[in-house]
Amino acid sequence: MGRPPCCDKSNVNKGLWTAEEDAKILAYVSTHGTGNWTSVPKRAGLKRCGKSCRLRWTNYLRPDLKHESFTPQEEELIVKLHGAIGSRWSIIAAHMPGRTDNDVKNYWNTKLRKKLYEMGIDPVTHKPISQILADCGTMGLPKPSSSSNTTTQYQIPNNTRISCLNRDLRNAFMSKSEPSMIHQNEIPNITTIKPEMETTQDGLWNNPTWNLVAQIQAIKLVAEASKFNNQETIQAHYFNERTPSTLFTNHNEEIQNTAPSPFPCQPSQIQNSHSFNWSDFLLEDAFVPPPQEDFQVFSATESSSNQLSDDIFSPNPQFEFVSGENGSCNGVEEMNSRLITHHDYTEEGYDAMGGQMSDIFGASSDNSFVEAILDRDSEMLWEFPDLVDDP
DNA sequence: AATGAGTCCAACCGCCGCAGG
DNA sequence: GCCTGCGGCGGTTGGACTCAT
Repeated sequence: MGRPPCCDKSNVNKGLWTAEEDAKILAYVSTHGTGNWTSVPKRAGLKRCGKSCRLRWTNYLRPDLKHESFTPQEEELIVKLHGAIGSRWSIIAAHMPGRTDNDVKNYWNTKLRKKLYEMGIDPVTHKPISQILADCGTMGLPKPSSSSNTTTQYQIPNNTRISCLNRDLRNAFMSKSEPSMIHQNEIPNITTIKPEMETTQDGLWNNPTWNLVAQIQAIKLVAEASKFNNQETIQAHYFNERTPSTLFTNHNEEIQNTAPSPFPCQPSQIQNSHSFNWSDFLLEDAFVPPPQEDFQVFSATESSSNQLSDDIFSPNPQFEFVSGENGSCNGVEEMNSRLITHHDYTEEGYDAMGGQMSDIFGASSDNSFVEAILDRDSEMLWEFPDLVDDP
């Protein structure tokens, strides 16, 4: 037995709203304000479901809504936030004054997703389609075949189903209007995809735990940032290369203040929005390991009550990380490997559920930040004297 | 001009979390 | 702790509109 209907479905109007109905809603709200939507239809003299009234108000009649087209800056923000948190439209819309979640969702579904496809980017994962196809090949689909000296072509039988795509997206993906990415070659029944994007750090993206860390970090960043309503503030937090960041909960102010943005776009790319490159939104750029001259500081908490981490991969502990560059660390690769494959310390007797990362790295167990980095062999690679002296 | 395909978006639907009783 | 009502959310759809043939 499901929940009973919220209103008498047989006695309510459905479909498009008339100007008269809109006027009644506006008159009602201007007098009584919003709230208690279930009583609105009766009190406003409308034959509508209360839910429908609320939706009409929030998505269309609210005076603070923008009704003009999305700007390139808004496009960038949507793509960037979608890359970070996925289809959490309400959160994304909250960062865009005058836009509703429905606006953003529709715009994504009808324009941006298609645009990313045309760029050779999978809008779900924000990874190059070429890489996804390559991954499919490793799962039993036809393997890539080398067709020239310079490119690799991935062949998909025409009957391969792209079941995750809706009707519009299927149309876009299979459209004949994008010869630069998809074209028929001379082989019958074969669609040849010629990737525009080179494959990326396979070792990272093929590693589910690194993806996990990246996702948790991204969601946390946006969740933290969603505390702000001012778009300029949001953009400063997301896009500035150097920002005093409250996004990171690391205890060390110095590290926070020198933390580069975890997002792929550099400020110049954002500010020169007329010349931005959609490939900037490829997510792997956001979470690749830093260059050798950089190091990363990992901290971890056991905030199992934190729904963000639970949502992603319970019961893993939640990891956060910040990057620093005021030193060098030749052990970055080893460090990443060690973090990602944290079964290596469970084998050493640590409890993967309860052990803190600081335990792993040999720092004091009651701190939630890393004071030192050890390599696989527990050799000291980097130490943070300030932190050790001043926890 | 007629028709069908494609596009877009307002609105609906079902589910979920939360608050209050 | 359970139930109920409400608001919010994300996925989906109906139909108006546009474009190509």
